[in-house]
Amino acid sequence: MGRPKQFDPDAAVEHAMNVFWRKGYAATTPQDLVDAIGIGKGSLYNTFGSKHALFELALRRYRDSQAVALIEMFEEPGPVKVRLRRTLRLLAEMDLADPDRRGCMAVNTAAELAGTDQVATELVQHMFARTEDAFCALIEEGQRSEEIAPERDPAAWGSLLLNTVVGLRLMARVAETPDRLARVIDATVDSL
Amino acid sequence: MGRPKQFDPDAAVEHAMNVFWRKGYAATTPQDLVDAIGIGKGSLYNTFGSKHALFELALRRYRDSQAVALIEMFEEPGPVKVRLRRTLRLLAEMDLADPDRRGCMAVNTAAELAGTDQVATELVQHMFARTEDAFCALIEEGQRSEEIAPERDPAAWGSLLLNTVVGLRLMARVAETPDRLARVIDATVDSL
DNA sequence: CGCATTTTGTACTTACAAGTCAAAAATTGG
DNA sequence: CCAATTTTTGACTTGTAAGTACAAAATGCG
Repeated sequence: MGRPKQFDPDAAVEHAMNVFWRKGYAATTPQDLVDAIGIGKGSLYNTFGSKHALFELALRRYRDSQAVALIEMFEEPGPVKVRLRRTLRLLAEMDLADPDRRGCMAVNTAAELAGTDQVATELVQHMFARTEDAFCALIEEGQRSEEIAPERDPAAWGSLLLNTVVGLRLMARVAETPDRLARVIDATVDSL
Repeated sequence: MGRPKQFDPDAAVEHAMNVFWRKGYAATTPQDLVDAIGIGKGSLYNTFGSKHALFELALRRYRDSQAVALIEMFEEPGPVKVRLRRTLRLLAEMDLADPDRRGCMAVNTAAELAGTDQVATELVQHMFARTEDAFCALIEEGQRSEEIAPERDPAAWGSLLLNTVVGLRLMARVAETPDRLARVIDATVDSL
């Protein structure tokens, strides 16, 4: 009962995510948020409680959407190295195509809030761990299909590939041309 | 003539750099700065003009100190791959030893201000380009001494190593244990 | 010394960040 | 339709960010 909400909280989180993603946490004001969502300040605080609580929801939303995106990219058919190269290229392409060049929200959050925001730090750590595990599983799959040499340590290469992606997504924020990222991707996959 | 300054502007920039490095640009207040430097607000604005102008000086100071540090690490004797591994390990060790886990100020600045702050963006781009060039030169040196296979593209590996360092320094902000970084370094150098 | 010049400390200003609150509005169950 | 409940609107509050203003203090110079 009671008056129903005039807006979709789910869509509101989505909008908030995009603002936080573009401006970062500290530089985002409640005014930015209500403008982007299209509601009044009362509704915002009535629904979400605080800027920080909304940020946490936005970061979780980002995690969920990215987790799906990465897994989908890996699931297409083909040899492991082909899929890996295609995934990394697509990621770089998407980052560079973003007119705001926001890069990766998890990476940005790590750079801004690691150490000062417990919740955000743990969310980022989990996202990184998931990505690392996905890479590790991909390496193992490549070894089962005898496409990747068995002496490659899957755990080490999972860490390496996570590290590479984190680097790429930060570089995408300042890279002037796409070729530097492409060279990194090719050199990395070629040495696997 | 006129009254002489009661403080060392150079030391003030150093203190400001440390505050900006730890908290980021947006989260740093003028009060934080005057507290860290130990001067009054009047002196701060009389000397530096604005928070942003002081940030620019701090970022330049960071660039200068880091440029020296990296070159010094490379200049020690020994085979190229040994020096490379030692340098990367030392970098990771230093990042993890920092009680505040501030990582790299250039990386943090890229994540926070790329796209919105022209001056900061260009400074970061230059820092990255310098690092990339240093790695590229190191690869070429290794090829001249026949330690590194001539088919390795020095430019591509320069980009790759820059990307790896950027990734490592961001990972250092959220890494729970040092072994993940160590594995990345070893796997990278081993595949060279 | 007296004067021009520069720095310093502190009070002040303006604007806005983050959040609160009360009253009006919209809903459903009885 | 009434009562209870919840949302919305928008004004209001509190604190602080960023910077300004100005008088007092400290210097070198003639």
